[in-house]
Amino acid sequence: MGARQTLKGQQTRAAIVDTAVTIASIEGLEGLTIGRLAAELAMSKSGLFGHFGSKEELQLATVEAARQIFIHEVITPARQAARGLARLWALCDAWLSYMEREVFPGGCFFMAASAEFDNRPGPIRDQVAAQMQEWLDYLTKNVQHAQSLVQLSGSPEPAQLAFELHALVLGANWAMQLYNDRQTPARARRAILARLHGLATPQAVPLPALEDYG
Amino acid sequence: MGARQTLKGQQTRAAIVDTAVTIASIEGLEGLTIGRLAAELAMSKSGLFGHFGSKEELQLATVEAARQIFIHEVITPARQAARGLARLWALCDAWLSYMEREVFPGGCFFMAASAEFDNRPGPIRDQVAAQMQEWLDYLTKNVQHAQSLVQLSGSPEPAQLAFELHALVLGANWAMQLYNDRQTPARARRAILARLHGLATPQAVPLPALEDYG
DNA sequence: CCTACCGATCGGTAGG
DNA sequence: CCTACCGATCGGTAGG
Repeated sequence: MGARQTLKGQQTRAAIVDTAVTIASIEGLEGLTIGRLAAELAMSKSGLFGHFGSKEELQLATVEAARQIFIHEVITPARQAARGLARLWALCDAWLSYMEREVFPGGCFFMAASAEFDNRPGPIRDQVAAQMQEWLDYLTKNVQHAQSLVQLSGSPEPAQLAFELHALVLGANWAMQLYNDRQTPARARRAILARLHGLATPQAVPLPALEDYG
Repeated sequence: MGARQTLKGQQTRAAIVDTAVTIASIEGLEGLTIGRLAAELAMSKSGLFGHFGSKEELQLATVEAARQIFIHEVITPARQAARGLARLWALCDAWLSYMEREVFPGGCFFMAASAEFDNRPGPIRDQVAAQMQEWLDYLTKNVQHAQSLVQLSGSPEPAQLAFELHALVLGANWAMQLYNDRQTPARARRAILARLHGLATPQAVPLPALEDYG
């Protein structure tokens, strides 16, 4: 009976965190209130609260759940592409696709969370910053790989190019959220392809043509 | 006596809005509470409240004050440069400089406000969106001008290039706020100059060299 | 511009 | 997992 209760507890907790991710992507991690979350799940506040012990723990669990979704929706599909330039493009494309598909209804969870917590020191900010740094490092690694395969010119430092690609996707997320402009992802793809085509060597694996995106 | 009271009222209101801008850039426009603002100014809540009539009016006044600061700190200095490519660069440079000088302690006021309100329909979101659109349009106009002066290739649409420059500065603001990395503005300047150098024609007015920020 | 208050909601607790 | 409650704080109001 103990194991069964534990299993049920885990299921309840998973259901809570699942709903929390959706609410937080729209209302923010602070706008995610225990009362609202309990109402959405038709439970009492204190019943829900008991699964976490503090609001901060709930927020941290929510960030971790969002991370798993990001890995599943962006990184895993992009890994199908060969390392180097092809995967670098696949990562940017998958990231934009995840925004287009509205995996989170409020846009990229991590961009919203980082804007919300960049001025609030503490574990949540640290967690969000670490996860975004991981993503930037992964982009950087793929730039390095593309350069070592002589698919890309070595001229911009890997971290510099990773920053630029990251910024262009942030810009797309910003415009999509603020203006609901569905053409924004195509604009970001053109910008990224223009930059990559400008740096690609003759040995480079084929990238989509700029004209494919309008 | 009536005129004098009005003048004093205006001064008080201006002092309130001035403090509100600073708080809002750190805590957000919702985190800006009337109680906290009143405490900061050593006034009563209701005395402060009377100047606006609602929290939303206070927030709108705060956005408008931030706009005036942005115009004064970014657009006015950049207007010293000649129209076209020189001014386009001056706008990006002044925007990054305003971030470096921490004109707002919480980073670019409008980036924070747009991330906070992009999922909250209403007058504040509309106001923030309109002001950012004005800025994008101004960047676009300067791209057009540079193209008509044959300083820049006509190949990317003006709005496309404006989007890219905007995204790179957003990316710099994001990294500066989340990581406190003071080298980020130089990274953004290199990215912007690389893009502009790639599109500049032989007739182009001199731009700073990439190596100046290396 | 103030004091004194309002109903609602927040995160969190006691006790079962 | 619940009911019933806590002190603090929110935006806003009454009355002066």
